[in-house]
Amino acid sequence: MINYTVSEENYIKTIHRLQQYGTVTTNALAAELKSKPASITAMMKKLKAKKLLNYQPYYGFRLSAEGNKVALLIIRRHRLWEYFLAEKLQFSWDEVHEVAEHLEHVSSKKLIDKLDEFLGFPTADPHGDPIPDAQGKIKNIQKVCLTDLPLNKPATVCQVADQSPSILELLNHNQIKIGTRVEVKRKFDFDNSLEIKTKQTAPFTISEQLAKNIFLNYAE
Amino acid sequence: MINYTVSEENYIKTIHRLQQYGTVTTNALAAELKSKPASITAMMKKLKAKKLLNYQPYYGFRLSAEGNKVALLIIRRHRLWEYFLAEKLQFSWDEVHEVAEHLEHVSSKKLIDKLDEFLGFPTADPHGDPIPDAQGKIKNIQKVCLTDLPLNKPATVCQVADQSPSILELLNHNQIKIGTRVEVKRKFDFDNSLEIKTKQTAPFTISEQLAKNIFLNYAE
DNA sequence: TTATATTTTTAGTTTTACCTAAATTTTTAT
DNA sequence: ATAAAAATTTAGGTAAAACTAAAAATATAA
Repeated sequence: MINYTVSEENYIKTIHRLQQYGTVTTNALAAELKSKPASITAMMKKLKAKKLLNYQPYYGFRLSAEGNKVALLIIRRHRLWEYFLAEKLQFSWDEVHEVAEHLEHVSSKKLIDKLDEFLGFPTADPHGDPIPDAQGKIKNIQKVCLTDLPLNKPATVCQVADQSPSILELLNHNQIKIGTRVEVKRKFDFDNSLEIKTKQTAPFTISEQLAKNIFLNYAE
Repeated sequence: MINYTVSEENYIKTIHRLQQYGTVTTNALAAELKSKPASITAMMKKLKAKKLLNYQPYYGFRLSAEGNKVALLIIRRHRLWEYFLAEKLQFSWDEVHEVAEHLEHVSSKKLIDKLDEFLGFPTADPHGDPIPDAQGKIKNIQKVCLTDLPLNKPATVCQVADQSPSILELLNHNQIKIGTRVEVKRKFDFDNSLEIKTKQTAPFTISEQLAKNIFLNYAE
């Protein structure tokens, strides 16, 4: 893969994120990148010339197939570094992003693939977002109930069905909230209770009734 | 500390290296940075304005006290990343430099101090060069005989006193050469033989006679 | 010591990535 | 349908960091 400037990479990454909600407009990109519309137009011409972007003046833009490939490799670098910072250097989840913003632009393929191996090929970053593999492929993210989560496969809490004060009290007591990474360590047939573990806690047991109300994003 | 551009950091680092042999000249710096003399003069004006450099037009340059402090922190980042690449990601010693050249410009202090801790506060990089601490202090490097090296303190082979074919045969057999990192694991009083270990080998024993001929750079 | 060679600096360009202000195109609202 | 508003692009400018070519200062050698 060709190398791109830090600036180009930041544009590609941001377009990739915004285009999930439709075509991206000049103003939207300018706001997101804290830049000015005129600067956006200039860069769009450059990215179009490099075949990374489909774009007609006065209409929105979308990344080309090649542009998407580049975006996914940048996202891969970003999320692997986030995982490294949280898992190995004990950064808290809200500190990892800013540092990863800089590390992601170091573009040695060998570095990233070795880092991936060193980290044990993680499938999601500390925020629960999926990490693309070396080919830029992202595993399917599916929403599963905690009762259906395979053993020893970490997943991220994304929804709680029942919102009553009593369940929230219990979740709070167990330090479980939206975004928490959870792993099921054991299943007990007697009452279908589950032994689970989060990063902050030692393993503990929860009832089937509670587990039925917790849904998670799980990277297949 | 203020942040500097990648270009400024590369100049500072290179001046720091060259000034060990006296004042640095425009041509020497241009050759080292694969740049042109006119470009050097322009950057020297900038670094002087930022109080990092002492410099009179038409005479050589030296870093100011502040400039040296900055240089040592850049070197610290570079060497910690080299250590990380070799030790954790299994890069060979000749591959680490190029990647570290890029990683060294990510200037989060917290990142570097946490990395240092994660690596166990190493005192030398894979080439045996000393790693400055968080204050920019470098431990004294002293040349010691392998017989005098403290237990479990890695050091780098820098000299072999006897150069006869027979000793070289033995060193070759044990995969020891200039630049090899060696650690003494045990000392046996009976015959003063030493159990040592290198990165490539399991622990093995060598005679006092051989040890007496091996000298190492040891970071106190 | 004076002429020549070397080194260094100045002057003027280029490229990248940003900016402001003005012009143009598209959208929206009466 | 057309005027006003909003969005986008063009035109022209700035700063950083490189370059070439020419001028100036220093070093060296006859």
